[in-house]
Amino acid sequence: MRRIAPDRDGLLAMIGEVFREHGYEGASLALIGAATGLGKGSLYHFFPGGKEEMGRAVIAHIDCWFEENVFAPLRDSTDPQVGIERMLAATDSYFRSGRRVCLIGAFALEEPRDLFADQIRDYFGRWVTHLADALARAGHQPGEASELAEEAVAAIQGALTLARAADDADVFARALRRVRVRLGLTAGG
Amino acid sequence: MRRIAPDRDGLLAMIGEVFREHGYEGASLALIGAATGLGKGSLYHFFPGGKEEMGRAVIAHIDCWFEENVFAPLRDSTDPQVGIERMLAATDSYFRSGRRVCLIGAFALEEPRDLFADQIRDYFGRWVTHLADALARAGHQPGEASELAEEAVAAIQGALTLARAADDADVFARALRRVRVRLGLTAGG
DNA sequence: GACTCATTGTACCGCTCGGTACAGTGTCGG
DNA sequence: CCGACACTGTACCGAGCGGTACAATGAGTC
Repeated sequence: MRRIAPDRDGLLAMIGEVFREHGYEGASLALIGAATGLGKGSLYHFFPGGKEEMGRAVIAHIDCWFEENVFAPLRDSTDPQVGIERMLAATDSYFRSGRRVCLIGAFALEEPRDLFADQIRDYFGRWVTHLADALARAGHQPGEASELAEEAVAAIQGALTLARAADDADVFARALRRVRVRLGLTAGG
Repeated sequence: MRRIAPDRDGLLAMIGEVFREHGYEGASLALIGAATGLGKGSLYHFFPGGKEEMGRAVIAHIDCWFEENVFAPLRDSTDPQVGIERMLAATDSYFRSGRRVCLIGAFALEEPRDLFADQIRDYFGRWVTHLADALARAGHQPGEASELAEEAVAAIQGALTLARAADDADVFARALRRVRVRLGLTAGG
């Protein structure tokens, strides 16, 4: 039988979903094994450090995705407005328009926050910084750009919480629309 | 020996802190017992339904505090602006200016979300509704008031996540200041 | 065919979990 | 003085936890 989890990328994605759905504490090795089709033997072969290493790897995997699809456009687009728009589109698709939760945000609130504190701080810090840079290049004063960036990222995180609480993805869609306006992407409507 | 946990209110506050610090899954009965000074016998005497009943009671306890200190001012102040200002002050003090996390927000993201879905939806729903009403009374169009209310509550929740992630309470202070401006409380500066 | 070595399944470890049972214990009203 | 009863400590339960040990397995290589 060919293995079900073909590569490390797919494996990390599956484990990530388990963490997302059950939280760090709630994601037992039995659940992870069931989701990946791998036994403990295999799991500990790939992640000798056990659950903590899995958590660290999953965060790094997500971080990497954001680096490529969210931060890079912000940094590299010649037109900062285009970069910001691409960031918002990637964000919307990643969170499945609010039907998916931010794993790193959840980790920031719950138990494993001390375990992964550095990675979590880094992730959000880079998001805010890169957005602030893009806003500055778009013409905002540096201080104003920082505030606006922080406001936008917080709005996204808060909307994910509210959307999950209300079980209503529209909450997230409305929030993204407001962020878009606030960051100056749709001048008049 | 007089008991350490004098009344149900104080007891729920202690248990709430354990949930806040360790999450629902992570808050073991051993931790709860240590925090309250109560053995399992006593805990199951007060909460025959076990951990789930504790969770439910803690949420209700927090909900009650918000009802009195956050929602009531929004609803009952003759001047809606005063009500909104009082809500923000209560919010700031409750979350200890960002050093404390929103337990119900954390529950919304993690495992017990299905268990407590109704209570969680209710809590955030009432917060948004009452704020929207106050904003409408302050002169906003109904639709605009709803959007603004949702934006404000999401901004607060997101700021709590970011503040915890960055381990920097200033993130929350800045967010509250922006919300204050956005809701029209400080006209010019 | 024999060696290598990444990969896997299985049995097992000690521990902690949430929860139960129950025999006290202290403090009441009568 | 006595029963009633709210409260508490302790011992215990089966289950599941994260983690370890190890013996297969099987494909690739010489």
